[in-house]
Amino acid sequence: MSRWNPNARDRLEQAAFELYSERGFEQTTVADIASRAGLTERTFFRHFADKREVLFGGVGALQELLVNKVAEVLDSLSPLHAVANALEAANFFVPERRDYARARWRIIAANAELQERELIKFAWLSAALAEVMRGRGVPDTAAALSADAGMAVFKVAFERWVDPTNQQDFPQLVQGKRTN
Amino acid sequence: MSRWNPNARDRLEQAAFELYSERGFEQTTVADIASRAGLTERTFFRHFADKREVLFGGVGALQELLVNKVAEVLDSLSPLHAVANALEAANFFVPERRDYARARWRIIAANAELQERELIKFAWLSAALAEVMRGRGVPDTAAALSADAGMAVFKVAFERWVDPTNQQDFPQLVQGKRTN
DNA sequence: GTCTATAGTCCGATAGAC
DNA sequence: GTCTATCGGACTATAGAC
Repeated sequence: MSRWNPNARDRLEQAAFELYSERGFEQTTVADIASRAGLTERTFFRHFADKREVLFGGVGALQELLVNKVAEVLDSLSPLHAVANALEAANFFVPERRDYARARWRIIAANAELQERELIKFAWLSAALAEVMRGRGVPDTAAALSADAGMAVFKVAFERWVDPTNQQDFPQLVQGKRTN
Repeated sequence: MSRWNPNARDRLEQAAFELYSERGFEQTTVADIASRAGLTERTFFRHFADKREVLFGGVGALQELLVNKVAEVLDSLSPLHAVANALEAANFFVPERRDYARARWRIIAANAELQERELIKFAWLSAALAEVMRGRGVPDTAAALSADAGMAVFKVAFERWVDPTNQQDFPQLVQGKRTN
């Protein structure tokens, strides 16, 4: 029996997600989040650098997946195809996560500050992809442009994937397949 | 003779730019800026939505230039070439602005919050380019991807253009020409 | 032009785990 | 004893409200 309930970080994450969904990001204070998680403001900031960061824990995992996958297939594919292949193979945007992804998407779409954070996370992800390609001999410009092009495709595919009317899975959307 | 010195906005902009250059963005308070411009904090926030925005006035002008140019050449060129052509023809990144652009670049490169703002400005610019292309019959996906690809090329070209060792002009860099 | 809420930082205290 | 996670309170700056 410990003094604190376990998983403070997870509780904060969930409380924040719920509150951002219920009343929006701006209408939620850090004190609200901490209070719902049974903690204090101070503890929130020990776990997350700021009020936005609590929504972006998953991007790091996605980045790791994509970087590894690109490294794996780069020898046999062109830079651009390696990135496309990584997006198709990453098994991150699976049906079970679609509801969560959509809810998160709505929170972010409703707030410019959150969009800014999303954009810089993807800029870092792009930089990480370019970096791994450069490390394997792809010239600077080709690496940067392939990574950015991959991110552009990703954005289009992701928006379609979370669309309520969508019936296709994420890899199909990356390939640009159409049902109609 | 008016009651206030004129050009409050310009003076704030210049004071902010100087202070951000001298001691960095974080180390500068809005009070510092207002004081150097001979104004009050309140006046700063009447002219700029936040402390970052004072650095991004020029992006709107660039956006207008590019959107008009794309609209102009879209009938005779593919979406991707129309964007590339607009970047080359825009006459925005001229030699006279290089020192200013470089100083501004350094300020932004030193601070993550400013990078976030820069990224969202370019995301909006990309959206505006996609929008004008869609309005002229380019399909959604092609419009979005061409605009994003154009922005990716822009970023590479711009970084090279502000590089102290660079000797090429901006249109050449967009075309990917090399001197060595 | 003043007044206030909130974000985010800093320092120190405390209570348990080991 | 050390280490780690939490809490409390004071503090500054941004930004918005009145």
